Amino acid sequence: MSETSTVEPAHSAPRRQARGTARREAIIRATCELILNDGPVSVTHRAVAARAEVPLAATTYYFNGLDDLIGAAGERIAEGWAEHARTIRDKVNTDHRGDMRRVATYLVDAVLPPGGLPEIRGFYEHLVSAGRYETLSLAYAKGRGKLDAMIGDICAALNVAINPRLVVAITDGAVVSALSEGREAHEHAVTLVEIAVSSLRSILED
Amino acid sequence: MSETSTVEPAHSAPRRQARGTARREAIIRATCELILNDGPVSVTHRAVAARAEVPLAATTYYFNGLDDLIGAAGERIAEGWAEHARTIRDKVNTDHRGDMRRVATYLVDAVLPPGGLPEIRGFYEHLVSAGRYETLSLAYAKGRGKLDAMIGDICAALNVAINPRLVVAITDGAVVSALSEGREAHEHAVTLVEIAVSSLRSILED
DNA sequence: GAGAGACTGGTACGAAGGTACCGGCAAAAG
DNA sequence: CTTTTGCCGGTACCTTCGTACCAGTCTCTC
Repeated sequence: MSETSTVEPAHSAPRRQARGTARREAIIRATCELILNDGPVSVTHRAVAARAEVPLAATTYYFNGLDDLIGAAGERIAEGWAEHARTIRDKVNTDHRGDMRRVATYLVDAVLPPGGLPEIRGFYEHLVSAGRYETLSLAYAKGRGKLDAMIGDICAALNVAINPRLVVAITDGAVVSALSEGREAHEHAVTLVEIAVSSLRSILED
Repeated sequence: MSETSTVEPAHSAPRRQARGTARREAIIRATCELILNDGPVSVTHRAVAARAEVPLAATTYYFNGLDDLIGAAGERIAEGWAEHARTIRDKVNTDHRGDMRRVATYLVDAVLPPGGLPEIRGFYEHLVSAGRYETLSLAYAKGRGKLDAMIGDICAALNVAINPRLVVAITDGAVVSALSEGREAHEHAVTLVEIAVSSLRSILED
């Protein structure tokens, strides 16, 4: 009833949860993979079940419909954002401070999910579709807060004074352009971020 | 065979095209409306036919499947971009040159489709999905060229030296963020563009 | 003014998907 | 060991969709 997301066993004490938890986890993971590989449209009970190697009914047993499932996958994805950005932050070499192309690459790498075109396309399709799911937008708003903070850290390390939200916006926008025009997304994003960062840099250095 | 898009009558001389052309037009228009209102997922033969007030079979008679139909609608949408930006350009009041908020609003208005959240969301869903349709990305690449030129004009009129592609990227990115986090898209885009424009402005004025 | 060929539109079919159902079974409780 | 409790998983139902079909209609052309 008030249980927003999962169909937990009605009783509170764990009884035979080990396998159930693993399954739930496998289903979420499979959903994330599907979203990133083939886009949100490809998320169907059957496809998820097949990928997670669980019977069809398991998807309806653990989640209240597709929306619930997509919401759970979205939370998982959003949690990964800051984590991914952190690994980039920890890799930042401050010797690169002067190399604007390198700086832009750090920033874009922190924002974009790892992987090739299919992952990026699926990711953005999902991102945009979040506007249709209340649960998703809440999860993403939370994830974005942490991501922005991490981007801020990277900017500070690289001695670049630019609004983190602006960095993310430029990257996102570049990807949207690239996807809609069939360009290479990562490359295009780096180019635009470099333009922006270089312009701002010249202010700061004066 | 080599006919890429339409199922034109096989002969070249027009015979009884009047109504047929009108129907074809109505179908494309209905498809555009559906995309903008409910997203690309909602584009089905039946939905299009109902909206265009033509029988179901008309959609398959005039178009070779859904991809063809979506491609045609995409071209129509892309054509509208530059046209819309031109109307904004013609409205630009150069007295506003100093007001960065106003400048940002001009630019965002030129990039964003008119209409509220549903239109913007549908538009961006469609934009991102273009990566999956060859026809679409070609049409959009062409449309973007004209749009960028128009944005360049507006920047010149407003005395702002910023890369048009950067303006579009920031706007697009802001919309993606807004959609994924449930924020107000237009407002958010204006804010970010204003930040960018203000920063660059200070360079130029020195 | 007939014939041919383009258009019309109602209908049907196979595929795919969301969801519900229900007999079976394994683990926990006694 | 037995019972109970809740998970498991195969299957079926209903809807929606893409697409094809085809008899009928209308308008050019000759």
